[in-house]
Amino acid sequence: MSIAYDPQSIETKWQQTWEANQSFEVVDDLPREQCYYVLEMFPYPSGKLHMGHVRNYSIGDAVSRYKRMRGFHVLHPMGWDSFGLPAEQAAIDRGLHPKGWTYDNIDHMRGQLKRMGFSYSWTREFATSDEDYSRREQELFLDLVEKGLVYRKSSIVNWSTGLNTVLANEQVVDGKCWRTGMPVIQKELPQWFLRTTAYSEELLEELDGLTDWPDAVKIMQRNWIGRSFGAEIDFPVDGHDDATISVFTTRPDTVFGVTFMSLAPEHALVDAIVTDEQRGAIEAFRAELAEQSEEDRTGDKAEKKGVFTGAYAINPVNGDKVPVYAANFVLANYGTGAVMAVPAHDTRDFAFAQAYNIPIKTVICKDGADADTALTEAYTDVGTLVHSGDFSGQQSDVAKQAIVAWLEETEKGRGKTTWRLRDWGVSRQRYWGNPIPYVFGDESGAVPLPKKDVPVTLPEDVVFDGAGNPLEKHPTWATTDANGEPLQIRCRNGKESVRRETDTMDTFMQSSWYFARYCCHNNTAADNGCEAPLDADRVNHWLPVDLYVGGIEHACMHLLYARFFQKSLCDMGYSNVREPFKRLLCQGMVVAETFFRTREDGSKEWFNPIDIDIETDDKGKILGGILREDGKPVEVGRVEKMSKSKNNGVDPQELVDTVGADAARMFALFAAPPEKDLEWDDSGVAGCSRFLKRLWNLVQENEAALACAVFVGGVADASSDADAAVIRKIHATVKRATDAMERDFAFNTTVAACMELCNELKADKLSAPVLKYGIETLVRLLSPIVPHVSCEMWEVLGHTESMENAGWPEYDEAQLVEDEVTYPVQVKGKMRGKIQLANGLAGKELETAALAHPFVKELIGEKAVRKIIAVPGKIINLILG
RNA sequence: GCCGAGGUGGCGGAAUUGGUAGACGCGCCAGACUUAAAAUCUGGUGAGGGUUAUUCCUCGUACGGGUUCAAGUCCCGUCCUCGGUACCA
Repeated sequence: MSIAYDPQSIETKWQQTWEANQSFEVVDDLPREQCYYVLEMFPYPSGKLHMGHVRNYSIGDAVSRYKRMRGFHVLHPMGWDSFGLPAEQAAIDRGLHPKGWTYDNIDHMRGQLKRMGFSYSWTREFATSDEDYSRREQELFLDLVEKGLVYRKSSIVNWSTGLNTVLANEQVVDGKCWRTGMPVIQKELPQWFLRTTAYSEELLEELDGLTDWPDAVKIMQRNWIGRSFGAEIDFPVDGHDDATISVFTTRPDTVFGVTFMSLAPEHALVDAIVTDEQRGAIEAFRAELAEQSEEDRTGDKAEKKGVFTGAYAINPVNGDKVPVYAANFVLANYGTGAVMAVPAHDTRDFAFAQAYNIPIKTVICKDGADADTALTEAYTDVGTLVHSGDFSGQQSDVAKQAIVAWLEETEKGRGKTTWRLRDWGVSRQRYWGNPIPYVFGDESGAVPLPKKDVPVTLPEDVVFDGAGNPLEKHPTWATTDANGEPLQIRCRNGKESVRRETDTMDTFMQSSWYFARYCCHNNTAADNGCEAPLDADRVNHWLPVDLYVGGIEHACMHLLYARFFQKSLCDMGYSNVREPFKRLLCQGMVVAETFFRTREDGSKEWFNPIDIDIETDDKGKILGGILREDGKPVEVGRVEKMSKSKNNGVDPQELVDTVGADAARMFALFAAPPEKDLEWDDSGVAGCSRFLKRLWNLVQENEAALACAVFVGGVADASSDADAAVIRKIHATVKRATDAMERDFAFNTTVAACMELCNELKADKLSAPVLKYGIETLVRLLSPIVPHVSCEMWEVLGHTESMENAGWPEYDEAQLVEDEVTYPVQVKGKMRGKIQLANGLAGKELETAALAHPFVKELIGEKAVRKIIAVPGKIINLILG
């Protein structure tokens, strides 16, 4: 009797089984070579699981389950990156408390993850807003203080004049506050920084060792760190004996071509050298810039503007007297805050010089070009130096070294390595984050709390009106201790009243060490007598993470912060593994079609794809959409990342309710290779569901025959040509699936290969053992992708051992070889037909066999064979005379 | 602007090292089953053309050049889309 495929009951059954058996828990004391750590970037608990999560976690889960079938003890944890801006937004918009909102979301999303059947070690789950995690992170912060990796300095923030609060970059729209539309100004605030730059060299050098990372990510990080070799050159200011403008340049070879200087308008020297006539203009310029965000000032659309200071600098290499400008594109906090301008050989300087009528002096010439022809654009390539004193005639790349050496000899400058990487500003003026464990006293200044006094916990009674920092506005929190007593510390004269730091930490802090905490999530006195953020033994046992899966959007920031943090953890004695992620897989976004109508006021109303009927022509090309509700047309927009604003999200919950988790997981892996964007398509999911149903029915309809069929040694013997062909196909499919898991993660082709094999498994054409061999192989290959239905079929096929213990199928390379090979035959690169030749031929033998083939003879006819290209196993190409 | 990635049928994609372009799936078309529809099953499906017999020819991997016996794949240039750009995570 065959049973219909019912994903709901099958999936519930196996999820309960896994939960009851604690199937995915793992202990910490097994030999490392038998262990494997798979991690997916943990989610921000925004409310509901979205397709991006489903995709991310389907990839990680497939690898986890595969590794388990290979006999590995897999650590596969999950948790919540639960501090962050949206929780406070929910508080402001809907009056919900960030904590309640966050933990409700976590409960809901945990249920959704379980319903997807992901094989997590749930006992290790934590949220970063848990008091325990906050406390450990504050302890680590204090360790960082101890190591000298924390400091405080003033830094510029986006300040909303409407809300009296700091805005995130994404909250600044067109230079205005997104909520109030009021201007956003650049304001200086004292902030906490971590010394990431202390590790610049190591962060850069060790990228070379990360051989299992995508090159694109390594290149982006290399550029982000941005080491450049150049020179610092000192330009005296004419008439100011005490003033020297130091510039950094990567092009010391162009120093003879300097025709002006640019200072950051905020540069301290500007005040010292500005002439009285120009002072007013400079002040006006500064005021104008203060109104702008950094993006407006230096972004792509920003006009390059400058104001003459009235002062002149002396070029130390040739005595040229050049004007000094204050310019908007020079940043005070980058480099020396001053640049030497060589318009002839720098695009930006060229544009500036043209706009302000500044001379352009060519000092590098393309070989053979005339040195005195006026340039129409900057020449930025290498070439021969001209008008450059003793260095004229040298090649620019050689002259660079020579000029640096000469500058050092004559004490006019020095060679220098600079970095683009900046220190990490971790201060946030927000409530829903981890408090920074510092207090301030009038006499003592900033004082770190002793470890015994952490965690600093967040007060619950807070008002969220969107204005200011809720912690700063709290009447007592900053000034009282846990018992409500005034907060005091010891100081030189006894005791001093102090005020807590009201800044909280950047949420990138939490995601910089969670992967280590999973290794020892319960590291407490009760657990192992160890009261510390991390247990080095277990951290060293599990790290580095063998496979880390997440979005490419984290290439520079999260992945760099985490690498930095891991190095500092090592230097604080918590680990000896300096790189946290051995292998990295970056998956693309999940995108979907958008549908909209334009309202009278020009704004757009977006409709969810689920409410739209698509109209197509007879080839299937999309003509338009109809809103089901009113039967009227809507416009078809672009394919975009699923988002609330475009209303093009597909809720995984609905999929699970209709086609089941297995089909949803399968589609997430089948529709695109992991690293590419994935276009969501409900009928594509239906196709996956159909495939599962077909396979399920194949098992059901042949249950009796399969029960009697026997094959030994894991391989069935062929009793017909059809059998032999299927056996070959089985080996090819196993090879492809194995390659995907071990090498390129091309799960989309794994699924395709499994579909192909399934199409070949015809019960009426194959012997029962070969049919069974095919089905069982298929079930095992698919089980990491569609675990529920695979487990169920495995059981129906009569197996009593669990799917996880069934092992991964093996393949035999020898079984893939066929007796004859199909060779395409080309004439001068054009396809003319195919011939069959014996396998194993090469060189002259292959050529002779090909030329002797009747089809080839016919092709040649009366013509002479001028050349024959015969590549074994690939192609025959004839050049005829 | 800068850094990174991508562009292949109506659609998602495949093509492992330069060697048969379009596997697999969706959609669409036709047929079977059905009173009918859905579901399911079978077959077809890049464009254009010639034969209308299964076959044959031309074109075709964003655009323009180049290298090669051979280019989706390598090189040079252009256009477009996406990610990041340090307070979204």
